[in-house]
Amino acid sequence: MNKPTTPPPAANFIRNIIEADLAAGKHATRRWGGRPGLATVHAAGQPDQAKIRTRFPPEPNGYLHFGHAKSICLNFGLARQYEGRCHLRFDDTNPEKEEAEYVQSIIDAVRWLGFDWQNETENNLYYASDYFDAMLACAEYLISAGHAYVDSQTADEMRVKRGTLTEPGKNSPYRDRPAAESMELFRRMQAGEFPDGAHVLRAKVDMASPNINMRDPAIYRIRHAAHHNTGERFCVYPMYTFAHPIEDALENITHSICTLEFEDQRPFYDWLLERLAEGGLLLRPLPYQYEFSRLNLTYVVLSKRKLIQLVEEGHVCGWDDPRMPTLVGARRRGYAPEGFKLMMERIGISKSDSLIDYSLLEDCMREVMNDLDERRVAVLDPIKLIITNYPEGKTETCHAPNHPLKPELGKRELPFSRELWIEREDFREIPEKGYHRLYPGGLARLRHAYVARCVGCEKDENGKVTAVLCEYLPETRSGTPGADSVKVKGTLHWLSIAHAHAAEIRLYDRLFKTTAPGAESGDFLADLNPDSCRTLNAWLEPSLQDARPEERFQFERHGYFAVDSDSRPTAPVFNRAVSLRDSWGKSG
RNA sequence: UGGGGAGUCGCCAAGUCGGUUAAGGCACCGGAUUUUGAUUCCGGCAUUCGAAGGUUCGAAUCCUUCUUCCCCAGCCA
Repeated sequence: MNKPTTPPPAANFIRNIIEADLAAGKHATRRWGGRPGLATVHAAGQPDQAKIRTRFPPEPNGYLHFGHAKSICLNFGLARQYEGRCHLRFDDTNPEKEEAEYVQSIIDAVRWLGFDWQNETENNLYYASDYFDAMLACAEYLISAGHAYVDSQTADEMRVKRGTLTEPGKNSPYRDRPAAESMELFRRMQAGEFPDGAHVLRAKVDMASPNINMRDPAIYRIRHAAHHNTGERFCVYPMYTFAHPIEDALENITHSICTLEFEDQRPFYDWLLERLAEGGLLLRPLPYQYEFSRLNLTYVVLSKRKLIQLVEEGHVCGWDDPRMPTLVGARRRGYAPEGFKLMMERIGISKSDSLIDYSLLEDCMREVMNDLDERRVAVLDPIKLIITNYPEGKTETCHAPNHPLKPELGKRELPFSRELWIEREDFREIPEKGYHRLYPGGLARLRHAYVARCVGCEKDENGKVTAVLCEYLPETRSGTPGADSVKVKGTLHWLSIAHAHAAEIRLYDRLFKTTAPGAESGDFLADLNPDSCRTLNAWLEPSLQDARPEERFQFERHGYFAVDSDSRPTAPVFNRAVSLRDSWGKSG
């Protein structure tokens, strides 16, 4: 009845690597100093209780989106599966792009997805900026060992000398400057004696390398800017290529998992860590980087630039617009975190570029919500149904299970009376083939109540149907012996007009009308779907009166709906997260 | 044209130190159950692994050539 037990995680190349590493005891000798640190910290610590350590390292410069969810589920999921830990680390090495406001939203998003970075002994929430002192020590070691030098060329000069994809680069005239001179300059850079761009610290690797990332990459730049965490304390900041491997090493990360575009960075990652280990700054075994392909979804854009544009140009109402592929948007829309986890497990992890049908996400949402959500009744496109043989003024109480698959969740009361709201779609004056709802002469069940026979309808002067007329069959009341005495094919939901309350319902469609927005025209905005949001005035059952924001229900025969943050007790607002599957062609 | 990756069913994806009929999921198509045209259930669904050669008793798995797609020339991450 309930969800089958979750199948064992599917094999993927990262799990294979981890299992092989575990079997070989590759990381078994690691010591953990109780906090991130250089060799001395961990050497003084205990054997690491965590079998593996992974990390999710967002830069706090924007809101997390569905693509991040893949990485979060992967990294935290792996740690959970293999008795390890996953660190949440803010990769905040660029003071000009990062803001504290994003930090909290990222924390909220990861928690919302159901992951945690702390236990009794550890709280693995870190900031790369807390490692700046250690990074400076690493940089100075590199200078003293002849592995780095201060370059005084301009950015333009450096670019020219870097060569091209097919031509090797040329050495900087400063490349052989004595270590002592580089050290002095680097110290003065730190002391704030130079303006932005005057000098840069570079790793000394190989200007002729076919891998451009190895052509003496810049590892420290001067940036006189306030940092959200360290304030004015520093005016030199490490580059990603230098900082990231060190962050991993300081945190004792065993498997550093990132997306494919960083593959070319791996040689430098290894080069750097190897040198720092040689210098005694880091303990072995060192972390290793592995890359997987990022998430691509049809009908969606996931690039930060485009998401920003959607918000700033007002194409959506904000980062948490329910149509946005951001985690705050998903949350507001009513998507379930469990649905994301199911989706990520379902699509797997590999190195091949993929494009996932958006409907896969929707299916995952339906699957978890079907199990999770209580049922309620809402009439979205109402038309009046009059039960002509039912006494005026009479009301009786019907009982509807909160979850048909989970009787333990109990029932709620639905008042029944002579005048009801039903869906306009549930009546046809002239039924098409296969239609088994109400039409003159036809029978259908009013769910949880009675079977009704349609006897006609009322129309206004334009011929528009204003009310459907029925007679109910008293002996067919649900739960009584006669309930099944009359067999019908159609079952309708309904609401007593006198007892229903009004609500605003927002129905969402895809934000873009093409599977790959912008692919044809070059302008993704040209592919925006003008009808991606539709607002309805609907009727809800009484028990929905005190639903709170973020509460979610299945509106029977419609889909899954969540209370929007705009909702007020006097003016409720519901978002449709996703519709029910419909093999018959229901509209809307 | 340099380097790094990837091409297995409509969409994902196992499988790769060669070995009986190429996992699984989603979608799809049948059929059963159903007071949500939902859910659930049962059945079907790649003689074929980007292409062509080659090695072998035997290849998606090894070799050769070709081909398509993705990433890289920030003092961004």
